[in-house]
Amino acid sequence: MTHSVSDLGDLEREVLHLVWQNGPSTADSVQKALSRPLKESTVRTVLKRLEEKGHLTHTVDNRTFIYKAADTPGRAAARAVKRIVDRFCGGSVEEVLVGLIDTKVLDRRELQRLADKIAKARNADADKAKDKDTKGGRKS
Amino acid sequence: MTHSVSDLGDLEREVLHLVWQNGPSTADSVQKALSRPLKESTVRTVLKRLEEKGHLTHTVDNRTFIYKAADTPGRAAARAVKRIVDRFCGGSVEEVLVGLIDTKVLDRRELQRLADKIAKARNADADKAKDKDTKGGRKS
DNA sequence: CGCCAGTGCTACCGTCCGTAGCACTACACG
DNA sequence: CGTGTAGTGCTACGGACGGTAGCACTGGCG
Repeated sequence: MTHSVSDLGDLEREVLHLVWQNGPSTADSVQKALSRPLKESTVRTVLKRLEEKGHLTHTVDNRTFIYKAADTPGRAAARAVKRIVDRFCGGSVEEVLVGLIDTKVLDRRELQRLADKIAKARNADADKAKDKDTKGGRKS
Repeated sequence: MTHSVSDLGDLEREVLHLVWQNGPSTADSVQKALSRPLKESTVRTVLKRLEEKGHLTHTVDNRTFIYKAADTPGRAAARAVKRIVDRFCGGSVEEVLVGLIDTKVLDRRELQRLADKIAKARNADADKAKDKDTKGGRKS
């Protein structure tokens, strides 16, 4: 089963962040980037667990594992958010939205910005659809 | 530390849901409402743990514990969502929003509805402020 | 005074995470 | 061809947490 980022341990989260920030990483590079010194075997264990949980994938380059994020932070977070919404609000995004306002996480200013963002996103989305339609495929 | 609903176990979540749905509950009433038969001591342990985690509070009525939810589902979920946003998107709600669109959790129709909702919420919020200003206090 | 409801406290076991050691192997080098 | 080295696979252990529950204690009621 593919876990959600929201139930990762602290170290797992840090490692995942590093891969997100630094791009494709080896156990070695991750180890060096960590905030505290840990044995390489520890790092490799964590990387493997992250892969088991579906957050990383690896390819082998000349006998060395290269780990890449399976998803962008935004998408990963979105899945986690969806799980929460499903589990605690019966899938009602609105309820959470109200909660966000209620708990002062989002004030009216933020809301305005979000609304704008949403409008923009809708347009972008529409554009993208049209784009694809028009150009067929991109990349060279 | 006050935990987030997103790291509750399955049973804990079910119990919390029951309290949300049925209002103030006793260990006994929760036990009867559970999907599977569990000893009352089990139920009480879970209720106590939920209180320790800040999701429930209790009052004593004639020697009997009455548990109440410390928060609405929406607010609880909102806190959980906030934690995710903080931890995985550096607090950028937009990034999650994009993720939600990206992962098809929200399509354009939903977005439109949300945008409307937001507009309404903003108005309501403004109204409320004005209301309070005007009427001072409510309830009789 | 003894029974019953309801509580407090403790415990056991499985799983997850942080942490790591050790054995194994393919290739590079002499 | 033998050996060192980088990198992997496999196993483990201890602490925290969640599911599950037993048992001892206490305040009323009959």
